[in-house]
Amino acid sequence: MTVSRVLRNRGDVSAATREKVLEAAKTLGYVPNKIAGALASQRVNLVAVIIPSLSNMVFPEVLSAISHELEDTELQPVVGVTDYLPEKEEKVLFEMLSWRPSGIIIAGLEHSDASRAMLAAAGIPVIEIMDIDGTPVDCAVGISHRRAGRQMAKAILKQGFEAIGFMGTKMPLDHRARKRFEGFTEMLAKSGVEILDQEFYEGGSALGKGRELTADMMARSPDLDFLYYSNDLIGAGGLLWALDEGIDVPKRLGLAGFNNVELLQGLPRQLATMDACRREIGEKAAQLLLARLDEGGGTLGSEVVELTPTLSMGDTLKRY
Amino acid sequence: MTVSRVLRNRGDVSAATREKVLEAAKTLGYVPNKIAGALASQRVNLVAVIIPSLSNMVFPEVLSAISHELEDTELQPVVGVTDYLPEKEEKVLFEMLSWRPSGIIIAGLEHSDASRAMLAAAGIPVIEIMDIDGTPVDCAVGISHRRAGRQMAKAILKQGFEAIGFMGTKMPLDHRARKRFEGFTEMLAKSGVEILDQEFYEGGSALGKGRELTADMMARSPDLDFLYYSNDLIGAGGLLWALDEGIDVPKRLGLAGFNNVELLQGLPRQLATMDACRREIGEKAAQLLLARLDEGGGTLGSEVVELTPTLSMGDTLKRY
DNA sequence: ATGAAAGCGCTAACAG
DNA sequence: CTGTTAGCGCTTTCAT
Repeated sequence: MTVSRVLRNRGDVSAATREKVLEAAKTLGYVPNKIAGALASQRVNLVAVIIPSLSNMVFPEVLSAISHELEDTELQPVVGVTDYLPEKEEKVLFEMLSWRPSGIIIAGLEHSDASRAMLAAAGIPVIEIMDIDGTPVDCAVGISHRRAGRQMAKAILKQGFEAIGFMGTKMPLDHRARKRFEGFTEMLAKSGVEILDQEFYEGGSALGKGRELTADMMARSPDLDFLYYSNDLIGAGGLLWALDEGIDVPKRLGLAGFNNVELLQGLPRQLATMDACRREIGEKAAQLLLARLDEGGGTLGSEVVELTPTLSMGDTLKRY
Repeated sequence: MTVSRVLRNRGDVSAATREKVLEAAKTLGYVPNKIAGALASQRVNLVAVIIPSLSNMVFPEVLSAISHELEDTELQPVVGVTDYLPEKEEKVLFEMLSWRPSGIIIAGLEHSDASRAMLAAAGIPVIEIMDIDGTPVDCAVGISHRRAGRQMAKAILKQGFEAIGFMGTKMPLDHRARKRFEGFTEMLAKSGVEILDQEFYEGGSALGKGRELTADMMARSPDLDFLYYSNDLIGAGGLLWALDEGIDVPKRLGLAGFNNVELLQGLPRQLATMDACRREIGEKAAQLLLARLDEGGGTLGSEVVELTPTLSMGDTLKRY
């Protein structure tokens, strides 16, 4: 009835009745029931955002960017966390889809067959984020981690390092880290350089972890002159270890991480790193989604947006 | 019809038809519509979790704990972020309530009148978390930040420090930091000690910020022999600054933060700190909510759960 | 063990 | 400008 119109500022309503309704609503403490509304109107204005983890910092960051971008839109993000587990991703995706969201933003390009099928069948815009090395279901916005790995390898070689070690999370869990590693080794191989030592760990990343891993590896392979870490936190741990040991960084030992975690700016030395464009990814993903929704499901030209990460040399990479 | 029964394993259904339905659902890629389901059954199985920020680390952590605790329940958490803004809290709360969640977990005890009214009128369990210094709408689980501040003050005085400075986020935004500060100064006052210098900053906290603030304050008030920080990150920045300057920590200058951020374990020295029981808070809040829901809105005895933070002396507080 | 019918609280088309 | 009438896709209750 009229009430509905007032509450949504739709259709023509006289100022008098409008006032009356608004007041009544206020005094009654009326909160509309979106469930009923959504069912009736077939519009839910929810965006499912599916990410692997909340403790990685990277993801809250893109999430913030998405929220911010959606701020003065009808759309509202709803997050689901997969813990890097494909089965859980499937579950979360199913749950989310059963709320009939207007769109999906999901991290990564690798999903189980079932997940891909769901995404494809949902009939809504799907934006896969963070990574573009692969075939998206619909749209993708992210960086090429393979290229990022290559770029870092090139920079390291250019500085004359040649006994290179790698440390990172266990690969099967984190495709983007894996791709960086692959790009990295590939580029080294082109110059005839092989990784001298490598270590894959499980569990959270923190300074302490980086310390341990680095100490172990350097004890094992004392000839290493460069260490490439799959993330800044363990890299920073390695850096602190090296400084404690009185190792000349980067003359004797160079270091680099990944992500450009701004939280770490303030360490005695600035770790060389590469930013993953997390804010831009969130913004661009949200914009793309909005654009897709606007065009009313018309000409769905699958779009891939590649962002370009920038390399920060910091104080741990430049030898000359 | 029967299909509904099969999909929810309710009522008696013959194995034959059950199979048939299940298979049909699978081949059709059928995803149930929860909106319709929720509307019909008047049950939504969503828990609204309202927190100030995702970039503070603390909140993703309690969120994880909540999610984990709710894992094998029907309930699913849905998060809303307020950016520490009361108006935004109101908005988010309203939005959330319009989805008719089964319960609410919300950070803090201070809310606008409108927000409190909504919470009270919602007719669902409300768990206010993080803080217990105040009057909860319904239940609360958290620590006493005032007591935490006092406890830290006591520990500092016991070590013979007497020229004490404080650094923290601008107060009006963060009630828990304010309460810690109040408890801190209160306890110092009891021993006739006054804060010598203090500084309230705005914006994110990171190592770099802590460095700057500390350098500034020590330049301004060189007599200080202890610095209490409202969080570990700026505290760690201060610590790094002090080490760079060759200051004897904690003989000449003691330091302490708050939160026990495990990410920092691995710094050259361990910062004295106090944990905020974030994991326990999340777990306990979820359990309390479940209990409340079980008892079917029966005897609603408002419950307050106070957790006890533990003080870690680290390497920056113990002088003797 | 299965089908039929009546809503859940709203929105969207129509009438007036 | 305002009221009326159908549903939205499920769950629930009541018959069969």
